[in-house]
Amino acid sequence: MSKIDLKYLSKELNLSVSTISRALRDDWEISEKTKIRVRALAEELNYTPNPYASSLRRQSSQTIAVVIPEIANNFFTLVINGIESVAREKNYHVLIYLSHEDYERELSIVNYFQNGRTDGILMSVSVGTRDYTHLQEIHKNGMPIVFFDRVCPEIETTRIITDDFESSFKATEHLIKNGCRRIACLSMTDHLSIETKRKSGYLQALAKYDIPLNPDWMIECSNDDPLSISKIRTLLTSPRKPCSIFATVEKLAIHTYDVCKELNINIPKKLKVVTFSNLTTADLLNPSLTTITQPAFEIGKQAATVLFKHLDKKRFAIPNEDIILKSDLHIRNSTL
Amino acid sequence: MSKIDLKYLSKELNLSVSTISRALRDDWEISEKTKIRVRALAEELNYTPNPYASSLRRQSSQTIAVVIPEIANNFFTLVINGIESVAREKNYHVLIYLSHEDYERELSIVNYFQNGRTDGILMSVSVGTRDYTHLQEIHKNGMPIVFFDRVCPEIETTRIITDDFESSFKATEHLIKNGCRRIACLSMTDHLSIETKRKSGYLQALAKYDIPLNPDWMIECSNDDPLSISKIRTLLTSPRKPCSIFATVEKLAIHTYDVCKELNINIPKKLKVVTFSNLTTADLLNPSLTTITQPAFEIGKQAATVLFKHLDKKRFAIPNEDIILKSDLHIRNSTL
DNA sequence: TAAATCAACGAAAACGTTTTCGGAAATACT
DNA sequence: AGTATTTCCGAAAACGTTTTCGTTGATTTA
Repeated sequence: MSKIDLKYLSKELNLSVSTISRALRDDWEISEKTKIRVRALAEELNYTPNPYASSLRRQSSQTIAVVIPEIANNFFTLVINGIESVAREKNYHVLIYLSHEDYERELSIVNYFQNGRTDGILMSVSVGTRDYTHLQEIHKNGMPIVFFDRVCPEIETTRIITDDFESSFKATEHLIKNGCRRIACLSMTDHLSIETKRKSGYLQALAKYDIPLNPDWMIECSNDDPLSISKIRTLLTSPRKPCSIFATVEKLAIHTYDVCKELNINIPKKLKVVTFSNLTTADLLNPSLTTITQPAFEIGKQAATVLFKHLDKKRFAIPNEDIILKSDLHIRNSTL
Repeated sequence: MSKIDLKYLSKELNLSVSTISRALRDDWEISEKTKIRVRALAEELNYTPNPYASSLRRQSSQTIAVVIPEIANNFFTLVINGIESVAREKNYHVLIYLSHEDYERELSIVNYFQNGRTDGILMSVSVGTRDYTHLQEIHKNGMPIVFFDRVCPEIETTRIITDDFESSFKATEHLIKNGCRRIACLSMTDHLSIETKRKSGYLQALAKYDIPLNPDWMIECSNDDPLSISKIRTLLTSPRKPCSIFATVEKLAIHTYDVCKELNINIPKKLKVVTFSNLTTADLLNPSLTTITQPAFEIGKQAATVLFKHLDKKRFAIPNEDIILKSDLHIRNSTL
C-alpha cells in the first residue's frame, strides 16, 4: 500500500501539488468544483497530512506541552482534563512530561523545547527547582509559557493560581474556632510559591487569634515519604504534641492518617486534620477528611485558554498577571 | 537572537552542513578534531536539532502515543508512570490522548495517527467501542500497537493483561468463604474483554460452590454516574437484596459506598464489598476497602518495553501473545 | 611509479508540506 | 477592440534535517 501524500493525490487528479494543498485548506483561490473533487478523493483514500512536514513548513507544531511534577495525583489529573478539554477543541495535541519533582529532570525536559517541538508550555514547577534561569531563557527565546499552581513569579506571563493565603487562613481559623490552639503545619519545601502563601495564611490566622507560634510544629517535609512519615510520627508522639494539623499538600495528610492508624490516635477526637486535597474519596475516609479543594479542572482550562488566546493570534501577548481562582473549604468529620 | 541551526553552525565553523550533522551524530567519517570543534560550538550555542525536520527526514518521530479512556483514575496514572519511565530512558516523547470512554473520540484520535505523528501506540480501548476496524486498519498500515488491560483480541499484537478471571474467582470465593451466598456483581458494559473475564470468574466461583445465579444481581452499569448510582440504590433497597458486592471497576465500588452512606447500610455487616481498584486510600476508607489491585506501573512498563523492543530493531516483530501479570487481593475490612 | 585504497569532507537530493510568485484564461470595463 | 480585472491554477522555493553520492588529497599497495 503506497503512501498517500499530496503528490499522489495530485497525480491522481491531474492537478498540481499546490492546488491540492490549497483545496484541502479551503483556500479561496480554488474553485468549488475542484475543492469537491479533491476532498472526495482525500476522503476516500483517507488522506491525512504529514504533521512533521506541516510543522516544519509552518513553524508551528499544533502541540502544547504540559510539564507537571507527578501524575499519580488527583489535582494534576484534573488539571490535565481541563487542559485537554480545550486543546481538543483547538485540535491541538498534548505532550506530557513528568519532572518527578526533580530539578535536573525539569531542566532536561525544558531543553527539549528549545527547537519548536511545542508551540507553548503549561507548567507547574517541581519542588526541586530553585533556579529559574532555564525557564527565563526559553521564555526570552519566545516560547509562550503559562504557569499554574506552582508558578514562577520572576517570569512575565500569566499565572493561574488559587487563593492560597485566604483559604489557608480560613482553614486554620476553622480549626481554631473548633477549639484548637495547638495547631501544627505540615508543609513541603520553602521554595514553592504556594507553600509560602499557605504557610503565611496559617501564621496569619494564628496571629489574629493571639496564638503563639511553636516552631517545632512547623514541619518541613519532603518528597522522601519514609522521612516525612517519621517526622510526623515523632511530632505526634512528642510530649508537647499538637491537637490538630494543617497540611499544605494532600500527601502529608494521608501520611498523617497512616500514622494515626498505626499509633491508634483518634481523628478527630485527639487530632483534627485539614488539608489541601482533590481526593475524590475524601468523603469516604475514616473519618471523612476536611479539605481545601482547588478548582483543578478550571485551573487547567483557564491556563490552556490563556495560552491558546495567544497562539490563535500572536499579536495578543500573554499578560503578566495572576489569575486567582477560589478554592473551597469542605468541612467534614476530621475537624469535627 | 537568530536561530541556531545547522546552517548557522556550518557558516560559523566553515564546514558544510552535512559535516556538522554527521559530527553531531558521531559519524565515523568525521575526524575527531572536527567533532570536538563542532560539539563545542553546539554546546556553547545550546543547539538542539529541529525535531520536525528530523522526523520528516528520518520518517520517525521519537514519539509514542498513549490512548486511554480517562486520566483521573489511579490505574491509568500508574500505567502512565510505568510507560514514562521507559520512554524517558529511550529518549522518547509521550503524547497522551483521552477517549473519555467514547468511541467517536477514540476514532478521531486514532485517525490522527495515520500519518506518522507517532512511532507506536499504547492503548486501552474505551467501553464505547465495539467495532475495531479503525484499529485493524491502522495496524495493517504498519503502525505498531500494544494493548494493555482493555485489549482488542482481534489484532495480532501483544496484549498486556492481568489474571482477571483468576483474581475475580478468588475475590468471589473470598466473599463466599466469609459467609456470603447472595453476591451481586456490578460491571460496566458487555463489550470489554476484561469485563467478560471478570464476570466469568465471578460466575465460576458461584458455580463451584453451587450457588444459583440470580440474574437480577448482575447489574450492568455505565459511564453515566447518576444512572449507575440509581441502579445500585434500587438493588440495595429491593426486597431480595444481596449481602455482598463484587465490583469489576473501582468507580462502582465508590458508588456503592456512597449509596450505603446515604441509606445507612453498614459495611461490612450488612453488605460486604470487594472491587478491582488501585486506590491509594483503600486502606483509609470507612471501612477499609478490600481490593483486587492490578500491577499498574508494571503493566505500563511492560507495554512500553514490548513496543520499544520493536522500535529499536524493526526486525523484531511484536509477537501475538498475551502477557499476563498477577493482581493482588488485598483483604481489608469491607469484607470482614 | 602507477594504481588502489582510504580518510575526511562537500554538494545536493530527499522527506511532505505550505506559500510566494507568477501566468493563462475568462470575464468585466472603457 | 483593447485594456484591466478576476479567477483559477502551477512552478518552485522554503522549512531544517539526514543521507546518498561524489570529490579531493593523502597514504598504501602492487
